[in-house]
Amino acid sequence: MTDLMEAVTSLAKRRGIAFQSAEIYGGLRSSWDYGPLGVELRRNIRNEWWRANVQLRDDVVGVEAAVITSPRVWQASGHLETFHDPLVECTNCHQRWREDHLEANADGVVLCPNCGGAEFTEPKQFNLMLKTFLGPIENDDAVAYLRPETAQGMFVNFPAIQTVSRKKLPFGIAQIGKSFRNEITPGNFIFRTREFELMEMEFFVEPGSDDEWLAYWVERRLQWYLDLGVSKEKLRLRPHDHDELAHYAKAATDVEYEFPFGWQELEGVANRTDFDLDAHQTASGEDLTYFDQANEKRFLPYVIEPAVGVDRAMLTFLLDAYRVEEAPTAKGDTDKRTVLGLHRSLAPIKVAVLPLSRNEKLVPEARRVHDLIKPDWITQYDDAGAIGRRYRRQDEVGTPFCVTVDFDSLDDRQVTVRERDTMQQDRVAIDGLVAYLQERL
RNA sequence: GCGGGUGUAACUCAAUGGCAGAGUUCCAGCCUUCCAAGCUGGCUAUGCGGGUUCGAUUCCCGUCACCCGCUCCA
Repeated sequence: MTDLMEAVTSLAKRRGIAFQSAEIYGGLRSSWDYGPLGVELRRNIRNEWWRANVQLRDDVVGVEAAVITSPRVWQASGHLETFHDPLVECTNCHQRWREDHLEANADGVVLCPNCGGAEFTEPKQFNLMLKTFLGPIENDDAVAYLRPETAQGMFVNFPAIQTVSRKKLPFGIAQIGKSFRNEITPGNFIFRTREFELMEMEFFVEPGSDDEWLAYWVERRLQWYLDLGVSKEKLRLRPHDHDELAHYAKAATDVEYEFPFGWQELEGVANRTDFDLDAHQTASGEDLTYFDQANEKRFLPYVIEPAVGVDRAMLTFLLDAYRVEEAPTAKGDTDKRTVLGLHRSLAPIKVAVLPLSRNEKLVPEARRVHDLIKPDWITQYDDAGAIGRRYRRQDEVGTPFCVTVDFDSLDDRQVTVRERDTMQQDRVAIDGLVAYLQERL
């Protein structure tokens, strides 16, 4: 079970997908750096999300708001007030509890649910926001916060974006960007980190149509994972109970994935109502209403928000794609083949070009073929070691196609294209190679 | 933050109070090799800091990181 986690983290380190940050100094907790292949994978994830949610839609536009946001925004949004967990520790058994989850008994005394002790430490407020100071002087006036979600940048810009984009309700604003939460317990590789990248959309709708739109986006977002090849049986939807809703939400449904460490939230789709717009309108004194020209009415829209972390999505795609299978060898027996069965649009390297052997005639020809396809995809040239080994190397990082230049290629101007999952080979004219790959990628 | 476990090469693991070893990987060379494990050669490690000791990777303390639980919600 956790073997899969180990296999994937080990692969990620070995092949340059993700490294522990500052490893030469012993690492920094919950901090990961993404290597050459990780960068490509992440960009592909972002691109697919943007493509599905912005590019292919007429009703969603993008924004990139600042990470360092005015403290007044967080005051108004409720994050300064509510976005923390008051924790107390039982002085007897040292178990920690959320103060607001402890219940008093009939005598009005709060007892430790673990050992029955009545002594607790003073509650510690763990505000989940990362604080910093702007300017040269570190005093209260200089405090600013790193955003714990990208959403507020879309709320406070709502009227401006609505006007300049000339969109009418319902429409959405999408954003991809880093967010920061001082999580008490980060962990599980890149599943929960203090710095993470969110892909969020605020979809503004007329009040009354919000339940429908919530259902719509839940379905769309689930479909996105299915379209990108995530196993259907490892995905499920889980509507939130009322007592577990975030301070801003009226309803929410999670898209959950069955990680090796259990079913966990992959994406949250929330009905944030007009909570945020209303809060900002009150706090700022600005008019944030939407004017419905057709019906000549003015109101604060409700908001449906699908939000997912790039990192969490990345972990999901990696875990779901990882497989070890039996593969035939040249000798006729079988061996283990590690494959990252990533969807083609997610694969970090799309095509690898391999000369059959490192030969003085084959190498330049293979270089020419590589130059031919390089402008269209992220590719890799490799001539080190046996051809079978190089195929395996590419399988392990999910490269969908390998193009092999052999001795016949020099005469017949054709190359062999080998597909990752089936390991089947096609003989393709070099002249038609780009078209052949385009059709399949 | 608390309790338990772990820390040796890029990866997976050995070993030892007295020179730190293997497999895989990686690199270079050879080979008209289409699906790992051919031949030759090569690089790389005891997380960090302190203590005990003639000598510590090994024992002790601290620290940092990772894993499991409490916690959490992208």
